[in-house]
Amino acid sequence: MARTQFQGEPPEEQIEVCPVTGTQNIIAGKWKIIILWHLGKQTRRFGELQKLVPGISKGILTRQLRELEKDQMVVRKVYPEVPPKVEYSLTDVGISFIPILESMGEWGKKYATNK
Amino acid sequence: MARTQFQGEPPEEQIEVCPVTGTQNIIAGKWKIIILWHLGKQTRRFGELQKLVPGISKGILTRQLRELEKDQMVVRKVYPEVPPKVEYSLTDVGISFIPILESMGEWGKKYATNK
DNA sequence: CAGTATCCGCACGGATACTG
DNA sequence: CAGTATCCGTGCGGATACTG
Repeated sequence: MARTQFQGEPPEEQIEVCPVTGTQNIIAGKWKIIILWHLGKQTRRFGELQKLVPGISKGILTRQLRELEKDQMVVRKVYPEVPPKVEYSLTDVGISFIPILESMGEWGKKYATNK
Repeated sequence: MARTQFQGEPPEEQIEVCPVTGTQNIIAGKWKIIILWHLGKQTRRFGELQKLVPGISKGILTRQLRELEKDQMVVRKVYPEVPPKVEYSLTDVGISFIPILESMGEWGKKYATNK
């Protein structure tokens, strides 16, 4: 079957999905990058995180952390003691994201006129 | 007034708002960073953007662009001709964000297992 | 071509109460 | 202490129709 026409656009200009899409899917969520930024500084307990993040509730914090876990960004370590103690830290993948978090912080301080 | 007690937490451990918050506010929005990434590559017309971004509708694309304008990330240039032609490009602030977009792209290609 | 104007639906954030 | 369980409200994305 010979193509009868061949004009118009060239081979479609590579409609490859732009590579930030995957990143977008992971850092979407109102508190994700803020949580990641704090965990990039140091391992934190659940309660610490809740204090560090402005007005987030336990429920939401839990959900965001679970999603970050699913996306391999965060590890949750439970210490089997009472009262319970749980520590969150970055995975290797999460750690590899730290430079971006740093850049976002620097950039934010300069340009994001916190409205 | 002498403080009578002095124990417990030290001077509150600097509860400064973490600096990524401002960035978060700007790049929140399902398509923002994808749009920015494309505009980081080159100036684009409205219709081009719509083709470059997967399944976004005109309405949403317009809204996201208007918000990015308000946040000083994007400039909208209207050519007074018919049919209308509008070009979007990054502002200086937007340009300063390109390295982060690049990093996010690189990182995404490596680690964001596009599910 | 590059929008606006509406309307709709739901996913997500938020609050509260309860628990191992 | 670090969660679950539940319900609620709404903001944002999405679709469709119309327009300068």
